[in-house]
Amino acid sequence: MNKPTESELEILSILWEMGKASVREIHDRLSANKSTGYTTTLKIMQIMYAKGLVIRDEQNRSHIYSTAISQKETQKSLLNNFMTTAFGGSAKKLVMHALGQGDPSKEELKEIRAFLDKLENEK
Amino acid sequence: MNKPTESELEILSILWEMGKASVREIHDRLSANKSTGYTTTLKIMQIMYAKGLVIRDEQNRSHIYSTAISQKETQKSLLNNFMTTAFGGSAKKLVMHALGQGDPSKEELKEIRAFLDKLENEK
DNA sequence: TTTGAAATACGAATATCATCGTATATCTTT
DNA sequence: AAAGATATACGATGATATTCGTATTTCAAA
Repeated sequence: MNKPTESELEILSILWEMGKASVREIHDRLSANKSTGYTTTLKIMQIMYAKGLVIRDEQNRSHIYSTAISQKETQKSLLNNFMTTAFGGSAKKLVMHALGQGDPSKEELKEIRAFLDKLENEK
Repeated sequence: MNKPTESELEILSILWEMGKASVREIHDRLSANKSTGYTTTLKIMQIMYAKGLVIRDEQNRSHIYSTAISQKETQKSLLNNFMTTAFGGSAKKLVMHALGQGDPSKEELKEIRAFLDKLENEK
């Protein structure tokens, strides 16, 4: 899979959440957190379009973008790469670090435990 | 913290494992997996030295390198960044993806469960 | 219809990384 | 001592990412 850059991933995340959006909408969301010019956002989205990371509806003057790749598949691919390069491929190490840091709620811990049970049964 | 690049991380990983090593040794390890020139490895390590990611002993002609940053702290920082950009900061999501993909052994699942217990008790 | 706002397209500057060739120094072997 | 092997230093190149300015088009309001 084509690995998105960090800037691209920021935009993809917003698109996954919103479903579809114009450059203006994306830019407004982005610039809430970081200072960046409108044409910068536009340019990145044009590049993403050229790469096939997003599709767009050109019916109206303001183009409407949506993602061309699934969030799940992308996260899977990114995670695989990350787990390999940063944690030598050890899921256990990564998971324990993440749990120790990410401060999950009791609810979430319960869900994770349920997931563990399921995994263990399959072994 | 200064975020290492992927190439730098590869070298850091080897150094964390070996403790200390010459450029030649690192290069031999690296080139087992991927095709790269000796001076490329050298150059990256020189840049890492300039950045303060590694230290080196220049006593002998062949310099001996070791890491200047802890594996734990680095992984923590990388993970934080990754969790934020790729999983919107959700430890739960990341953990469940990782468990689903990383194919942990029964032993490892047990350890994770023990860690979960500990976390839950602290809540 | 004219003017101004808002959108896209596109080129260019800048930064970062990775890669490698070459120059130079140092050690070893003959 | 000479020749060859092995190190480091360093500049240059190419690839990729990011950023932004400007030109052009399109729509809407005066």
